[in-house]
Amino acid sequence: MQLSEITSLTLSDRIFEQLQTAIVKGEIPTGSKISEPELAKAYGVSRGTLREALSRLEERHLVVRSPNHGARVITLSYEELIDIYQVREALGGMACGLAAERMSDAEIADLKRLLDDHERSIREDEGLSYYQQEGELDFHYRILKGSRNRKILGVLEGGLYQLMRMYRYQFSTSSPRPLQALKEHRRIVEALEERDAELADLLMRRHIRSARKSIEERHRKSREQEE
Amino acid sequence: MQLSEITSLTLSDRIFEQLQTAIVKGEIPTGSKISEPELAKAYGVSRGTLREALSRLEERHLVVRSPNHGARVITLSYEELIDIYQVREALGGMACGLAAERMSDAEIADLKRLLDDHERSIREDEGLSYYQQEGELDFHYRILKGSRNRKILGVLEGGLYQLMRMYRYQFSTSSPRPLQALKEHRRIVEALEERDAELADLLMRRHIRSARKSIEERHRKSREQEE
DNA sequence: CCTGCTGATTATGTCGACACATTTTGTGTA
DNA sequence: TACACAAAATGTGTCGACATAATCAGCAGG
Repeated sequence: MQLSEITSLTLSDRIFEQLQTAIVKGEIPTGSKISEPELAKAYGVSRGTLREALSRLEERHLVVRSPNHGARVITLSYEELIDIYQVREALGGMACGLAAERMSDAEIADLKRLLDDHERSIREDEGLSYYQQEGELDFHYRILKGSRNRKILGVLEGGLYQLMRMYRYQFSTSSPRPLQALKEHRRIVEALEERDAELADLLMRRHIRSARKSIEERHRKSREQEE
Repeated sequence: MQLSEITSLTLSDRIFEQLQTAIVKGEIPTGSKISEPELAKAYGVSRGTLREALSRLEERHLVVRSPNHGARVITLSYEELIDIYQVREALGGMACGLAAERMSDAEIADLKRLLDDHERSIREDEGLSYYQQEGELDFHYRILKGSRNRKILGVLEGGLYQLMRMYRYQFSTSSPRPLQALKEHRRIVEALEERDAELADLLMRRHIRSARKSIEERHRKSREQEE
């Protein structure tokens, strides 16, 4: 009958979420070995419950498990981050093109207001606040929802976005170009308003690509400094 | 020291795989409720082991679980299939563009030979064989690997491809245009040989898009017949 | 005949325990 | 001192059992 939208989460669900945020925030360090008895005691649950959560974490590629050797938190690599940005470029572009055809006028207007908030936040905090970073994700998230394609959102939410957050926490690899990004966001919204799917696709791809390029640039420089 | 590449799978892993293929092949029908004690007895494992597998299946969106109500196999919908093809279009195109820059000459030559096999298979079996369908997947799979982007492959393997296989088994919605598809494959390989990333991207997107269009066409017709 | 309550049955969520594999510790020998 | 081997300790894989929530059957009342 599905009356209650109050989804009473199961204990294993909560452990899964707690572990996920703990890993993403780096509270459980990358590459560290996970001891099941230890973690189970720390979270006050049985090993069975914990193992169920670990299985899901493994499926999300946040932990790696090898039989009889136990589980480890994944280790991040620069190459993987670039890979993720390429996936975002492809899917974000596709979603944005669809959104241009499918978003309601009200949703687009909301998006515009969101950008106004961002602009204010950037001016006040000089664009360094954590809020601004999550705001960037919020912008993309709304467009993904606007695409009306559940799979795109599902793919990005099912692992990829958590990984990006993880990189941000660990390497503070946030976009160092908030004003430029804002300008690009505004152009994207313009394309949405004009219902220009092709342009929206192109602008979104370019937007994500330049974010990636800026990361590549930074990485190149830090490599040079090392030598 | 990780000597053995002989990954001795854990029992839960095998149950997971068995269940996955059983669901994909329709041996466990879509939408059916899953009784944990029943399934556990059928596969000869304990409920804990089975639940671990179910958790992973849930993470792959092959089963849906609601707390205290149990698990159900997902139900397929036409809209979802279209969504999946859009994801494939975006990611397949991106992968193909990358593959044009990154595949080795040997890999491309192999790909060409694969197409020769396909052509022979089509002529012999009149393009209706099951092998041919899996061959189509093989073609795409190789290009995904050729992109050297693990994430793209991971996203498609982690749920989407199983879903597509599922649709094929259930609705036998295979491409009814094998010769046309082969021609498109050949053009894609040509673009790879010429290391033309832009063209390879474009051709792959168009290839997947026309596969989607042909499904949409068929769906439209069958809807008309119903009325 | 249908609706609503109550008890019985089944299923799910969670836990503790055992068997086996792995890692670590400790000891003796070259 | 370094190495090899054995034994203890720890950890993982798997199972069975209990408590609670959901489902079903049967019965009373409208």
